[in-house]
Amino acid sequence: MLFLLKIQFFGKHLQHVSCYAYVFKDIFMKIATYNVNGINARLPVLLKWLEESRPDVACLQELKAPDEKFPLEAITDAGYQALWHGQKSWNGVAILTRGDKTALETGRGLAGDPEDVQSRYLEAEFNGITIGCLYLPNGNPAPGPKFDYKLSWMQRLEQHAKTLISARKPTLLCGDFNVIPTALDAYKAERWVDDALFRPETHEAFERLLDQGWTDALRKLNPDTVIYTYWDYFRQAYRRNAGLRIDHFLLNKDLEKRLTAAGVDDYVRGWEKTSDHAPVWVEIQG
DNA sequence: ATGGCATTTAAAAAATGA
Repeated sequence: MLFLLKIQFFGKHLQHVSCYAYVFKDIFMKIATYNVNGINARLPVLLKWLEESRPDVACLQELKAPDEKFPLEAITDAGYQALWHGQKSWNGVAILTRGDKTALETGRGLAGDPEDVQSRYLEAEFNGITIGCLYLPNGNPAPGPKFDYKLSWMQRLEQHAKTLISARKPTLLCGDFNVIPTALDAYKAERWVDDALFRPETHEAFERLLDQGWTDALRKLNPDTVIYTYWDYFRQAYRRNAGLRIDHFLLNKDLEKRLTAAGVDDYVRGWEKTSDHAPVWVEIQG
């Protein structure tokens, strides 16, 4: 961002001389995504992470709470505003934004299936960026009706993502995609070949989405690194670093150019009463 | 290859997750 800076000098005869200089001041926006696995069970962990990581935007998944049980007061006290789309017992997504500026909700749910009652998509515009927060269906066991639902949900996402691309605005999709993109993204990938997170149909759908013009932000900045965002609760998976990379940031070309950093707050996975996912974030310039 | 754990709902045990 460009600023005009006024500099004043005071000469020896007390007349002052002003000069002006244009300076570039970099403004960064930190956007995070975090599958909390129950927002009320996870509230202390969520608040501690917000305080330490201080994202400007936090997209949350798996609230596992109906709208009326969203802990708005605690979120507000932490300095965040919130949009949320809850559901009893399962699913549920939210977008938190820090400070006084209010995000504009631009979408709730995906078109294409009037029967679908699962709360898995919420979209908002904040600071000139369109942010889609999603919780893509797991799809196991595969094959089966749950896998069919996953694939049809991905098809509906693909349709919506296409309209987002054609809007030509700075846009990102983030959340728990329940997709392991490549063998590099799973501890012992050979165990996942028949799983809904890794099956060819899932990969094909994910590739079709990327081919629209989306960039996997973490992989773009770290082409060869093993990065995980999820470790299951069993067999000390986190301590053994036996994880998966399934939480993603997809950036359109406009935002890809402005991507300056990305990471996983994996230390949060080591906390008491924590989610099986860790928060993931990107930093966007300007 | 399997079972291991955690949450919600609701009142014991089932469903879900990845």
